[in-house]
Amino acid sequence: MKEGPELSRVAALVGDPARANMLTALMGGTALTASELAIEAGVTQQTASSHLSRLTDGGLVRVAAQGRHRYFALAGPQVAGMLEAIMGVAALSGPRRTRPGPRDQAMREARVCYDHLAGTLGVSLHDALLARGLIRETDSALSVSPEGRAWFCDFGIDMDRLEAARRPVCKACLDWSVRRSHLAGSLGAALLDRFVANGWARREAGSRVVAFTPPGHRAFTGLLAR
Amino acid sequence: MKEGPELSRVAALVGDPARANMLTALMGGTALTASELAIEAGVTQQTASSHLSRLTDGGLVRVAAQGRHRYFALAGPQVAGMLEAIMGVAALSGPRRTRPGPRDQAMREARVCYDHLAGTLGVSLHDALLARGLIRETDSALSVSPEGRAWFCDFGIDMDRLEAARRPVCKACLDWSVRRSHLAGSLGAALLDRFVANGWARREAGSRVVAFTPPGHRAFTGLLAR
DNA sequence: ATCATGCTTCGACTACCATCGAACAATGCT
DNA sequence: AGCATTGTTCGATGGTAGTCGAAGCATGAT
Repeated sequence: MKEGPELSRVAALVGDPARANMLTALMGGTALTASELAIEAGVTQQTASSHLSRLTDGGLVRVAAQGRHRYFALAGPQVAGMLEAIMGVAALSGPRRTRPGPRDQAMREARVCYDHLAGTLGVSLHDALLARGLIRETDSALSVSPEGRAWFCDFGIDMDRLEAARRPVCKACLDWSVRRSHLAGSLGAALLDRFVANGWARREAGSRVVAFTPPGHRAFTGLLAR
Repeated sequence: MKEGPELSRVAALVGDPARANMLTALMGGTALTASELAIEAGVTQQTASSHLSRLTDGGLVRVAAQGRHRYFALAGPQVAGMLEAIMGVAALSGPRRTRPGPRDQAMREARVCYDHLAGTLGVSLHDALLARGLIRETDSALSVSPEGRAWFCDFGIDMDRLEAARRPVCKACLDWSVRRSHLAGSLGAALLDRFVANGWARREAGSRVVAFTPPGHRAFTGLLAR
C-alpha cells in the first residue's frame, strides 16, 4: 500500500489554489510565461516562481527557456486528462451549484482541452467522424480509416507529419460537461488548427473558450452533416 | 477563472497522505469502517475521523451508518476514475521509478477497480467481449448486444436486475498500468462477482489484488478464446 | 557601459492543518 | 444495568508550506 504517498504527492501539487489556477490557465494549451501565470494565479512573481519549480519538479509542467522568458506548459495530454477528471468530480460534488453564467455556457459549447476541441461541438465532431467512417473504433482505440486519411489530407492536414511523430494520432478524451468522448491526439489538435486557420473560429485571449463565427459555425455543421 | 479554487478543493482532499491511503483502500470497492481505514492510513482513530468527515463533506466519500459501525465507500465510479487518472500521472512522472515488486506485478495483471476487474486480464476480457460481439461500441459508448444478453444470462447474471437499476450497465474505464480500456459499469461488477462466486478468483484481503487460481485462470482464458 | 525586464533565491512571518491525548456520545453485548 | 467497542469532539502542539519584501542573476534594450 505504498501508492498512497505517490498519489498524494501529485494531488497535493494540484491542491493549492494558486497552482490550480496556473494549471487551469495552462489547460488552454498555449505556453505561458512565469509572470503571466503569476497574474493568472493572483500572486506575486516570487511565489509564482516557487510554485512553478514545484510543478516542474513534480512532472506536471515542462518549461522551455527562450530569451529572458521562461515558457511553461503542461507536461502532456495525460496531465490535461487528469485535470479534467478532477474538474469532473469537483463539478458533480460542488458545494454551491453556481448556476452557469454566459461564459460557462460558451465553455460548455466549445473550449480548448489542452490543444484540441472539447465541449458539445467537440463531441459532435467526434461522433460525426465516426458515423462517416473517417475514423473508426476498434478495441476501444481510435484509428484513421483509409477514406479518412484522404479526407483529412484534403482538409489541409499533413497526415505524413502526424504519423511520423511519436504522439498518437487519434485518441479519445472524456469530457466533464457532456459525459461523452471527443477527439484528442495530434489529429484532434490539427483539426482545431485548421478551424482557426480557416477563420471559422477564434481563440479568446486568456481563456479556453473557442468562439465560432456565424459563418464558421455554419461551415462546421455543414462539415459534419455531409 | 474561478474554477481554480474548486479544482484545488478536490485535489487538496486527495493531497494528504493519510487521506490518499484511505482512498486507495476504498478503491477496492468494499465499504470499510472508520477504524479499518485508520489502520490503513496509519493514523489514530481521532485523526481518521477528522479526515473522513472532510472526505464526506467534500463529496468524495459517502457513508452508511450500520449499528455502531459507519461504513465508508467512494461516492461513485467517477471518483474512482479520477483517482486512477491521478495514479496514471503519478506513475509516469514518479521521481523514483520503484521497480515493480511481486505485489505490483500481481496488481498489473488483475486488480479491482472500484468494483470491477482491471489490469491486463480486465483489458483482455473487454477486448474479447467486443471481438465476440457480446458487447458493442457505438459512438464511444458501450452496450450489450442481443447475443451478449443471452450469453450473460447464461453465465448466471441477472440482466433484468442490472437493466432496471439506475447505474449504467456498460461503461469503459481507462487503465493506468496498461493504457487501455476495460469493462466497468454494473455488468463489469457482475462479471467479477461471478468469477469470485465460481471460485475462479479470490479477493486478497486488504488489497486490490485479484488472485486467480490456476484452474480459474484456465477457465477464464478459455472463456475468452471460445 | 548602463539601465530595464523577467525570474529566481533567501529570509522571515504567518496561517493552516495534521496529529494525538483526553473526554464524551452512541451502540451492542451479556 | 454494566461494560466493551466504535466513533466523534475538543484542546493543545508542532510542523509545514504559502506568502511577500529585498536582494541577486541573468538576458535584452538603449
